[in-house]
Amino acid sequence: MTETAAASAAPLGSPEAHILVVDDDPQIRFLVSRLLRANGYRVSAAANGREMTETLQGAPVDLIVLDVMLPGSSGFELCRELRRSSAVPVIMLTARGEENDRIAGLDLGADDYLAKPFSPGELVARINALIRRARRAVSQAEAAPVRSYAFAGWTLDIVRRELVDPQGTIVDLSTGEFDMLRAFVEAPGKVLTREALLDIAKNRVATGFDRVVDVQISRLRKKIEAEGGADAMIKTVRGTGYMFLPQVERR
Amino acid sequence: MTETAAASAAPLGSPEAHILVVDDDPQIRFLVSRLLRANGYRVSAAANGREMTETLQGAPVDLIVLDVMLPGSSGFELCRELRRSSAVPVIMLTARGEENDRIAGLDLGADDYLAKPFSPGELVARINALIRRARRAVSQAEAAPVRSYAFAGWTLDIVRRELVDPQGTIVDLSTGEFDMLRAFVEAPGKVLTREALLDIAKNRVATGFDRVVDVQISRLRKKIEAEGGADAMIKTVRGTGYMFLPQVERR
DNA sequence: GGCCGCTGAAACAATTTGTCACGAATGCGC
DNA sequence: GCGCATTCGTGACAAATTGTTTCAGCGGCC
Repeated sequence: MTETAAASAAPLGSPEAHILVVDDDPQIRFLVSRLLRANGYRVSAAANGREMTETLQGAPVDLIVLDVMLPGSSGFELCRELRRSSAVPVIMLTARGEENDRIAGLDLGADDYLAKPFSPGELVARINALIRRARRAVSQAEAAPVRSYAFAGWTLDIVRRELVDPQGTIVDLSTGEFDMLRAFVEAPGKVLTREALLDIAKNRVATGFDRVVDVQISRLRKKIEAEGGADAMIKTVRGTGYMFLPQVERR
Repeated sequence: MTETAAASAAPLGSPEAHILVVDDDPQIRFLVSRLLRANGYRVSAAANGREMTETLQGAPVDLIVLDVMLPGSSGFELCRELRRSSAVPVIMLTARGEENDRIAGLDLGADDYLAKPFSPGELVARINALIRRARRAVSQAEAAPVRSYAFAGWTLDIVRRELVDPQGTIVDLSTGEFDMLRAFVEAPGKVLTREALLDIAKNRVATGFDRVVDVQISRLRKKIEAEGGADAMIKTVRGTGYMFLPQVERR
């Protein structure tokens, strides 16, 4: 997977992931594909299980959008089969009517689901979140469990969930502040979108105009920049999000 | 490891774990050992690295309490060596004075640390928590990732962090309520002490007279028992804690 | 029956989180 | 450089959540 910048096209920072849309309804297939392409994804489409399998054999796929209602083997079936051989993230589109579907989706190994009709924004948001998670999982699998992070004289102690300043004093952080800082030290020098921060820190998908992140950042800054004086640890990247500047040592 | 009930002797529900105390100071060794025995643990003691290694070869050990200040190779050294060959949970006792120790302990793979002088209660609480975590880790390693739990018609959806009642309606749970319920469904039919619940749900060690758990349980009950009518899902075990009664299906 | 410790839950307090609004900063087009 | 349009930062407020205290009720025990 290439690490190209893909600036404008991929507003949410998931460059060139390949998504497979599986739906028998040509119209939905078309709409969803277009939506995802507009958001910087590479998209393939399949109308049924057979086509899906073919595509999977042809090219690596980063995520599958799967409709539960398919002729022949249902989406449920496909999902279960898939899971036997692969760990690709799957997001299911469930029919509105029966609430049962919502639950059933998860049973078979889907990673998330969305009830029709869904807002385009939400589909994109959830896809972004899943892809981020998948990438995070990969990078974590390699690494040994990290117990603390050190940066600019500070230490973030993951075990105790405590932040210690350069003088050795414990600085109280709320749960939210801790989680956000943790997201930062785990990805220093990378620009994190508000969406990503919300997803990583709160395990939550952004709901439109969420300014929560800004406020939380503001509070966090107040705590870590007041103390040390060495400010500008968290840099604002206009139009995108935030970035953690200090060099971080994992331990 | 046998699963005996071990009622009275192990008030905190960690039957017969074997703990190794490593400290060169005979008095501390004695005091700590006595403390732990009084709390239902089987205890061995060692005065230095050599004795530690010998004990480890002789019998399986569930947790090590390690003083940083040891003659010869320091506690830090020992801890690092240990980690090469073993995953035993280690809790370090760090000297009061230099705050730096607190941090340093984690660097070398300790799972928790405690600054001297410490309260007996806190040492016991942290040991209990670590042992619980270790056991949990083992049982989880075997199982496939669970995405939802079903019980008495209800579903707890781990992915979305949602609770769905038998009618398919989503019941709003606060973070704390969700975490607590999750702790329950992950250990149905087992008595969970308040301490354990706090540890599992909040990742936090009990601080003396914590009635938070009771209150949280009370609120949780209100939500899940009001709706369904089928009450008594959470049984109070007088003098110990709480137990989740329904049969739970993992998916 | 009376006593004592434990639990349930209401009431209250503290903390945390989220929303809004407005001024400041930034980038852009001209 | 200037003005305009966005995007941010943050104080102030509101809502939600969490934690503490208190007290009544219950159960077991003598």
